[in-house]
Amino acid sequence: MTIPGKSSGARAERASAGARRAHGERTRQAILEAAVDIASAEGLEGLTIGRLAAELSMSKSGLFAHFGSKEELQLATVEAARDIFVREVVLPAFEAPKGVARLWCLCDVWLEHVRREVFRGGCFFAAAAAEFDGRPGAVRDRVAAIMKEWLAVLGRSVAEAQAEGQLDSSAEPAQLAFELNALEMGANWAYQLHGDRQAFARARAAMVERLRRLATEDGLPLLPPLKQSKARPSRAARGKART
Amino acid sequence: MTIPGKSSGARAERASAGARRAHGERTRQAILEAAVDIASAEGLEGLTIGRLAAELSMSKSGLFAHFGSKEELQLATVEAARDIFVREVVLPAFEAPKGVARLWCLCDVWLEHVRREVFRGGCFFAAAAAEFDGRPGAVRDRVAAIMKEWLAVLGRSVAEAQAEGQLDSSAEPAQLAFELNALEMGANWAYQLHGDRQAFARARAAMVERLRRLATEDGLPLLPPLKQSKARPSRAARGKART
DNA sequence: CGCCAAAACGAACGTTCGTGCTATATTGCG
DNA sequence: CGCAATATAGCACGAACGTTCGTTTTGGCG
Repeated sequence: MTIPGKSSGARAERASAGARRAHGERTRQAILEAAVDIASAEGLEGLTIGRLAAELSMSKSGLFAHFGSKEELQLATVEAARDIFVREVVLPAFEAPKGVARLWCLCDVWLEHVRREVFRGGCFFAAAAAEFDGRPGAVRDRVAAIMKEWLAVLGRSVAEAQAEGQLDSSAEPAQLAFELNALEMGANWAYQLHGDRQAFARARAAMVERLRRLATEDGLPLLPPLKQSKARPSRAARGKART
Repeated sequence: MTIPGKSSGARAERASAGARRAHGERTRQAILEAAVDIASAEGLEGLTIGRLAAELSMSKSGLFAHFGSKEELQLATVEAARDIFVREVVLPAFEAPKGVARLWCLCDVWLEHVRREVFRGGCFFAAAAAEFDGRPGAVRDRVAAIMKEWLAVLGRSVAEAQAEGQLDSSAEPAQLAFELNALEMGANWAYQLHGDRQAFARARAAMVERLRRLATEDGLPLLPPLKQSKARPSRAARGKART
């Protein structure tokens, strides 16, 4: 399992001076918390050191000393966002048993994390990817790697569902992962740009439709029922679902 | 048809002084051409006046006078990008007869315009939307309106295909438009971030699969054939397709 | 030709950016 | 207590940003 793991290494260097670092590490964490919030809404470039320092009522230089460069701050912010994503999306979904249940759970909880605004600006990585896909550098590489990880998690879950005999094995895992990911990002886009909450229902409907068609007899009961397609809005398909 | 229309109004003001403005309008157009190129790759905020002036070997102030403010420049750039999009995507697709043929053509030529890099940074509006979805203002509103236009064009094409009896009328046009758009943006994302050319084939496959399942007997022949799914890469499904 | 408006220019404004240097609190350890 | 390391603050820098201003170049028209 590559995704569910801690990444922000708490380096200890000297064992004796460990306790001294406690306070510094705590403020560093506080900085990153605010940084993720700002960056998710205004972009990793809009995340400015002065702005961040003002938000936390501390001096630019004091804050700056924690990172040494803007790029390092951005990288740390990306890493912090990944930690949050793992905690809020991946791990919860991994409580479901492997197979179709977990696959669906990954999709569902992903959409939920956007709707709940775990990140103020929707999907942190969709925003970061769009911002940095044009400029080479460490930040872009890291963001790309993380999104590849996510796609791999989706793909592996598809493969596991197939291995469990819950999903037709004719489907290519990477292809299905691509489609599910695209629907997720489509919902994120519609919600961020248009404030369209209906987009979540649309994405869910498309995912369920796609998955149900590939599900075997074993897998079908693990998926939510189809809405009865036509006009009637069909209230509360999954209990909490709300347009 | 709301989309296929000129938007950049060539105002004439005084008939006598018309000729004088000719040159000014030409450089304005040249500025916007470069502006679209830069903005599509580095964002509408990364589109800096100094950078743009340097690109065109002219002074900041001389360039600035054409627009009066940065926001006005951004708006003009968005409008210019829309003109290009209409010319390169919408109008070509509208040469196909209305119905499934045109709907597919819209999807196909959209993907092609990303692959051909009509805009250096892929889909101009996907980038602009991601950049501005968090900050209110005229630019955000305009970008949102244009993307709504595009979604409406897709939706209307679906409805027309249904009216022609080429597509099952049980599908909700807006839902299908959402899905097709999501797949487009997913392909754009994968190509921009990972340089993954295969993404185009993946998006195309998902679209064809989705559309074929909804197509009636009349509509089916208007769609490209399915790749023979399994392992074998099945060379050149559409002649030009290449991983 | 001279006139005059449009177009382009060059220099400067006030901010804000990221980033250095230096000094001052804070605090566990000897 | 005092030492040494760490954390934060203060200040200044050079560059780039959007913007304004006054001036100079350009080119169609009387």
